[in-house]
Amino acid sequence: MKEKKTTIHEIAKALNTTASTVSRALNNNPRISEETRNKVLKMAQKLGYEPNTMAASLRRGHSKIIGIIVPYADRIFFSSVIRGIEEEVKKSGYNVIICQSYEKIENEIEDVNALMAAQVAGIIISISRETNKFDHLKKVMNKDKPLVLFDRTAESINTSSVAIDDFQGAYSAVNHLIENGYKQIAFFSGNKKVSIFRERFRGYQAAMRDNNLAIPDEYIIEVPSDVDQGKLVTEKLMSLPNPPDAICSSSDFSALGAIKWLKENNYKVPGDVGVIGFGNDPFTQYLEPTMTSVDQKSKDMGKTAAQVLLEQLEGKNSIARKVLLSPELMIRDSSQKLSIKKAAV
Amino acid sequence: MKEKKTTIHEIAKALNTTASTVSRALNNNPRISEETRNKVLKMAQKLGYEPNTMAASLRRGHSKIIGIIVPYADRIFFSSVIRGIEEEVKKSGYNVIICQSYEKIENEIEDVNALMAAQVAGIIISISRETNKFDHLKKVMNKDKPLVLFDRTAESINTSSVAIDDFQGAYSAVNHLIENGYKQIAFFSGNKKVSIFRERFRGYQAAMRDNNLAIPDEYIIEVPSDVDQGKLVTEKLMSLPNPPDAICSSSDFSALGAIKWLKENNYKVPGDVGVIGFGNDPFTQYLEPTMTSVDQKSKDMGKTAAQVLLEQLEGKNSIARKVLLSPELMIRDSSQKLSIKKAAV
DNA sequence: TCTAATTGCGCAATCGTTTACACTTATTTT
DNA sequence: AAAATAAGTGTAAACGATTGCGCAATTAGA
Repeated sequence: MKEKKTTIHEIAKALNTTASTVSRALNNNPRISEETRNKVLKMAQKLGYEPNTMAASLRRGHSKIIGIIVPYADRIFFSSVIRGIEEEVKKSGYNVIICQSYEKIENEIEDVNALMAAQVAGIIISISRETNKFDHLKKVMNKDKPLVLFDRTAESINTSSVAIDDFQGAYSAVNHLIENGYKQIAFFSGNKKVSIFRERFRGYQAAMRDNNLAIPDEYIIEVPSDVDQGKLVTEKLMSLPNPPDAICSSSDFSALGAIKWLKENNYKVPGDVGVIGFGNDPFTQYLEPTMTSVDQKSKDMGKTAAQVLLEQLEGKNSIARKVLLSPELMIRDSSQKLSIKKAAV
Repeated sequence: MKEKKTTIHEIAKALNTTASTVSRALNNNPRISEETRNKVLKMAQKLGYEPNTMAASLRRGHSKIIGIIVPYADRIFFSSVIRGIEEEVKKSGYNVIICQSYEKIENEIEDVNALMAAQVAGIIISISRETNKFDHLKKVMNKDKPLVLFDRTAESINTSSVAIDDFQGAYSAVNHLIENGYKQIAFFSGNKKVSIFRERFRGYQAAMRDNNLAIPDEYIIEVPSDVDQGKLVTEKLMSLPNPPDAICSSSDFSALGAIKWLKENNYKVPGDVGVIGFGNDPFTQYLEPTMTSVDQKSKDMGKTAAQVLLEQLEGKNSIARKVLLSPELMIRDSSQKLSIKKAAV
């Protein structure tokens, strides 16, 4: 049953010419006459020719495959970026190969090696939370393979990156809360060792400062992106002598925890307490109240990362580009106006 | 800056032997002495050798890459299956390459060709909604490449497949509603041309029949997996002279639409109307009420599909296996008991 | 002690393409 | 009309690893 594959040699033989001519015809080499090209194309069609990309890659020194490394492929943010990348690179005839680091640097290093061994044309990566050494990434650059970081970037390595302006995201979120009358705004931060969380925190600070609002130390909480953890810290926050009237979170999940705890304890959201999340996970729009959240432009991010990589691949540009995308505040219900009664106090 | 790559030839030269010995040592060929093997391993390490998988693949005739084709890579079900596959095949040294069909058969065909050209070792695919011809898949089989379908399978092609028992999923969902006192159960179906939706419908029918419950024709509605569409058809259903007291949906999204419409129109869910979704999307647990839904075991499905493929790859088994996984009914609030008042009527 | 089997390794072909180089013709240039 | 340029193909050497075949040296068999 197994069909034998046709190679360029058989096409050549059938046409009484040589493999090189066929190869050139197939690759649109300008030094081939239209006539020959057409004959080759027709014969290739007829013989059901399908190129062996392995052979081509071996010869060229790299494949038409882009490697992607993400912490988890099934998190909506990452899968959405992946989709964006795939859509973009496909236009140029590339495919994507996915690796997951599970937030472990060892896996990340292994993945990089595997991708290099597979002769990928370039790598797009969102580094793991743990990643604090960058030798594996430098190795990629030393081999002259384009490397693009996204979302979680690193200053200590001089390569292209695409991220959203996390500072601005948090800034506009906090600003929006303030416009709606909230003044005592607490902040749920992620792990501040990670740059995106530092940036969001800075955005929060700046917005508060620009509006002449105080930031009590107790209002800043580092909390994992998790519903139950969000509940827990909300309870602590609200039992403060001077509880906040709003929460700006670095994560949709901890924000959800906050909303849940608040509702269970008879706070009105919004009204008594305003809440904003970060990430714009799809579930935010199904909640009650629907949750205001900062959209991270995941698909755009993937698309842009792909474009930057392709640019580099095609040699148009070899200097590192740092692209910052603008996040979009998705205003929904959870952040609407502070209730009059409270506002009057 | 560009490092030169070390090949087995350089290792051979350094050890004053030949590439074939090095190759064999590296591949654990039994005909190499322990001593030689160790020397080779050490030297490979020292020279920073990294195998060129392209070359190996070219020679072997296939790569250590598994192709995956899904409609959309960023839908939680598919991304979760992908994650399962990746985790499993990685253990055997394989990588995965992702293609998206966007539910179009033309894309699917193109993807198959691209994967074949990339000499993937095998293909795992969930076919598009449109796919009604299978020549592209037969081509894969004719080239002796293992092929595994998942979730959306096809009877007309004799290859391995992994899916959940959709019949059982719907059956147990309906049964659970009946146990909770609901009797007038409507069914939201997907497109009945797709086998999984036919199966779910059959499960619903069987459960109703086994409990001697009537199925009015108006209770069966074909509705896309979409919140607004779910709202729309719910409105129609509830304005029937004899409206249902429960809805079993083939999709979480249309079920969500139902819940939304019902709440907006002052029906209690559960109580007045019970609702069950299908898919167990993460958002179901964040709703109010939390939504009962049938879990599709997506990660298991990926894992199993990978195992079936690997089995075939390693030649242990060349006959087609059809695996049916058991879905799990995730019982939450939306399907709890019919209220007494209504039940008394 | 002599043959037979086993072990360990080298030789060289091979996988299917790409591409630098050389070689014809045909076309311009001067 | 001779010389220079261009256009279109062919030759053959890569790319880096795998593997059937064969040869030598060692061990076992008898």
